[in-house]
Amino acid sequence: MSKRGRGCLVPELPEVETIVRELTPYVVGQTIQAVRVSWSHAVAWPESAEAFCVGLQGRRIDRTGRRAKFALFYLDDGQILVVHLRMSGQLLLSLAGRPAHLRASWEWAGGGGLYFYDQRKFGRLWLVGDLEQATGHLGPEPLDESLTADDWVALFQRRRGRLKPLLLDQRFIAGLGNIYADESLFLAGLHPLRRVETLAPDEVIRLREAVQAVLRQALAQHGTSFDGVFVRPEGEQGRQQEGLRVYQQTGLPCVRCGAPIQRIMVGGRGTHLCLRCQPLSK
DNA sequence: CAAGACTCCTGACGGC
DNA sequence: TGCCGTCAGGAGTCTT
Repeated sequence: MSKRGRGCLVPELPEVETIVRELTPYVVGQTIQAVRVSWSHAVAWPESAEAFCVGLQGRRIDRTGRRAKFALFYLDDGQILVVHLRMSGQLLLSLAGRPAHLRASWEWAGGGGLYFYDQRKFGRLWLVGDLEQATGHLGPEPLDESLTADDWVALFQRRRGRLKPLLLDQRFIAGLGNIYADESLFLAGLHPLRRVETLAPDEVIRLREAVQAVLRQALAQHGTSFDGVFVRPEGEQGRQQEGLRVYQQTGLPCVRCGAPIQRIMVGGRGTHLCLRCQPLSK
């Protein structure tokens, strides 16, 4: 059992999708009366936090959306509020009496508001007229139906190097993080260090199906270890790891073959795998 | 183009 | 008991 990193699972595509879905009925139609930023570095655009606040003042949220791990709030003047939670960001519908780690807040004209908490301060906020300014570098969505198996094969054929870092490269495919990359590779039976240029088409197709199955399962359970967007008490709630087959399962028996799950470093990131089910040998 | 280092942050944890 | 060094992790940037 790994001793570090427990209980701090990072939001990835399924978690962001869940957050946006849960927030939507509470934020759409709301008019932003007051904006506060207490950690100005969280504002990635515009260049000043003041301009960010002024640009949001009096705006109404018309609809929401998601692009990869970015939460989107479309405003009545055509601008878009973009939020990336990174490591530890949270979007909550209540202050919950927690001044610590509150980095920004949007308060509604009719009372209540949306609150951005972020212990690690890696989360970022944008207010843009063109979504591309915040998300233009991103690759395709892994669940995009129009991205066919043939498209995946073609995408992979253009690349080489280690498999896992490629899955984490948001310019290549956007939305996967450390958890679902490990889970997807396990389900596909592929080693994280496998050279991309040695992948056969059927292996890429297997990987596509694994990525989509893992993301869809996480979406169905509303994200892994996700506590929701409502008032959360101080302490962490029981952060479940149900559904995880290898991530943070170091030393536990593989659910498929019983061999102990290993933890290695790949591209500087903790990586979990079953050496028997994910052999590196060609 | 690949890949590693470095940066930004904080708090948990090991060692003593 | 408490100080202190190490470390994790998403993603951008810089270097080799």
